[in-house]
Amino acid sequence: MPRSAAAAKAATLHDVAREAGVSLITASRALSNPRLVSETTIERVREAVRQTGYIPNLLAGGLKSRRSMTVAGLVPIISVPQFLPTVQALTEALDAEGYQLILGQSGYDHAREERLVDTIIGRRPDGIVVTGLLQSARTREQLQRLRIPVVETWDLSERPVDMMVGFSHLKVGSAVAGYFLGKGWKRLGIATGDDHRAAQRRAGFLAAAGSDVPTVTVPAPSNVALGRRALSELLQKDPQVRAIYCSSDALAHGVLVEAAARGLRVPEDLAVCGFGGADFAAHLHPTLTTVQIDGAEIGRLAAKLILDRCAGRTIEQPVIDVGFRIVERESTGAAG
Amino acid sequence: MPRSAAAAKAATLHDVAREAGVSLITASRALSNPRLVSETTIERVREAVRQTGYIPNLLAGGLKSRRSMTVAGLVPIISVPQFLPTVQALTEALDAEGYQLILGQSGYDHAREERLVDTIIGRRPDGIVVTGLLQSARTREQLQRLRIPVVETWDLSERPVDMMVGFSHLKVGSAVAGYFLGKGWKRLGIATGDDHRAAQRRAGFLAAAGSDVPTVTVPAPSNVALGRRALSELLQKDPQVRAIYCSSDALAHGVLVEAAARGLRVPEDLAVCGFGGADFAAHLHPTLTTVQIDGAEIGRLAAKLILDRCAGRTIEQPVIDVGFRIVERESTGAAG
DNA sequence: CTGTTAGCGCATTCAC
DNA sequence: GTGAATGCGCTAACAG
Repeated sequence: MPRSAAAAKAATLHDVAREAGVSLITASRALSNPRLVSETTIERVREAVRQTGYIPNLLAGGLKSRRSMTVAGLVPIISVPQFLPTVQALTEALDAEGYQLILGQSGYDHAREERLVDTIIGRRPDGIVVTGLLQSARTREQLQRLRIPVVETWDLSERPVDMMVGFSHLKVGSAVAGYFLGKGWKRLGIATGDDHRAAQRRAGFLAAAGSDVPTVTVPAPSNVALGRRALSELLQKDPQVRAIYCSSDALAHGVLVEAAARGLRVPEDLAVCGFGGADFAAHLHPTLTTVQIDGAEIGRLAAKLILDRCAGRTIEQPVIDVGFRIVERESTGAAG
Repeated sequence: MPRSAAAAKAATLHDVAREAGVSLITASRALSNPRLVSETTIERVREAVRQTGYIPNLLAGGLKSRRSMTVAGLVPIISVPQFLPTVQALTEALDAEGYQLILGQSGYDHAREERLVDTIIGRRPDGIVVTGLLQSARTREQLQRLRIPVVETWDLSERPVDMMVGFSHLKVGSAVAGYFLGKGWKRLGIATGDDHRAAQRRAGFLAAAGSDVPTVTVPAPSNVALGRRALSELLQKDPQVRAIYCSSDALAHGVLVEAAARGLRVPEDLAVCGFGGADFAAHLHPTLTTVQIDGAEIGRLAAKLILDRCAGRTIEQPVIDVGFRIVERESTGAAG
């Protein structure tokens, strides 16, 4: 029966206990609750662990204790660098407490999200961190019913499933529009991705700027090439466009490249603002004004919320606004 | 006893079986092996699943069947975009077969890698994909003893733990050096990260170029700012340096920025080559020559190897060289 | 086609 | 301090 090449028989706690000449439960306690066991016994068990090469089966332990020591992380698309600092900080904060991240790619479609969350729940994670809001109503109810701690991130909403760490995309949009208007620029334009949050930022922008702002929408994930094309199309819609807000720094990079190719001077002829606070923004030519988000802080706070819940601590503030900051650089007229 | 706010009692297969009026095992088979069960029974069970909101506990199933339906992915640092296409392709290929990726950050240090692999093994993954080679000898032995399928990626070596999908960093280095020399450039320089693979590329470069090549080493993860500093330091070591190989596209970007700031013309005064094939490389000014790696293909192949092993299929080719390609652009003199 | 029995490896009761 | 029994939720093996 070729049951695949799966794991060879690994040492179990049973083997350790026999090797150490103690009972199963004593071996268990020696490893996970040593305060209850005498020094000498602990040492005997530790030696037996070394002898046998024992590695605890966390799946089995979790079955009984109902704690899998895993947290699921859901991102729309893995290959978008925007969320990396969040995922990184999350991983590190969880790791420090012995938790492991299970990564899932939810895509931008509700059906896929539902299926993914189903298999994720099947692994009984002790918490779930989502970048963005959970879309599916069925999923939202399910998670609430099962009382799995959930943190939605990179957004704020009136109706969190559970907890939330993010910022208002509406406010980002209106802040950038206000910033442009404050500079005296009238003819504004938008180059934006087609996801929910980018749409929110656009809505905020429109609300503050008046609704006659030409917009070019590109499919997610955005990149430099799409940014170039977006500027071309914007210039067709309004050849006099003066200041452009882009929904990502990669798009903004593309707009700068295309502007240079067309001999447009930035910021004299055209002002550009990105979003995300990518590290390269400070080194483009001209340097790129952008909306800075502390993605790592979002990850750290999300981890803390989940871990607090797991430890039964009370959560003072289940919805946290981390805010944002417009970093002014040459592309909108800051001195070089 | 406030056992945290952990999962509320979820429906079990037991509940489903009772609701459907069949035995436990019949319910189990109806869901996971429906060919063995009659149509009507299947429908009754499906209805019961809907009624109860049952979601299978994969942990429990895995305990008995010895298949966790998870694969662990280890990256040195999550926030480096270089491996994203690999992680993405891996996730998608695994997801298509019902497997989930568990993500771990191994860092650049052996002790950390050992600890991480220990807790990873504790979750009994059906396979492990590592970016880079496994460093710790203890870990290597452990994985071989347990017969866990392992794919090392983004490298090739004489002594794989198990399977391997990558390319030769030595050959990359010598290929770039050969390319520079073929252009007639004599005074070469290197700006490189301090990880193992970058060191291999440098070794290959030196072997092909002669060992008198000035080198600046920067700490990983590299970025644009480090690239700027690297060029400054290289120019101190050799003011006449003519062609620079960088161990990442971000570093190369920084070198281009610093060159522009110093009034050095690229490629007339200085040629630059990056590594990785980042999407922005085609849009820098000048466009950046780089060594292109098909990271997504690496992920797909790694997934296929693991899945083949899990299914008990024989592996024709356990070590795969995906090669690389120098993409020539303006920064080394290609026509704009 | 369906059911009974027996664990997977561990932690949580209870006893001593 | 230590130990024996029991079961977490599910599936493999063997019966019917």
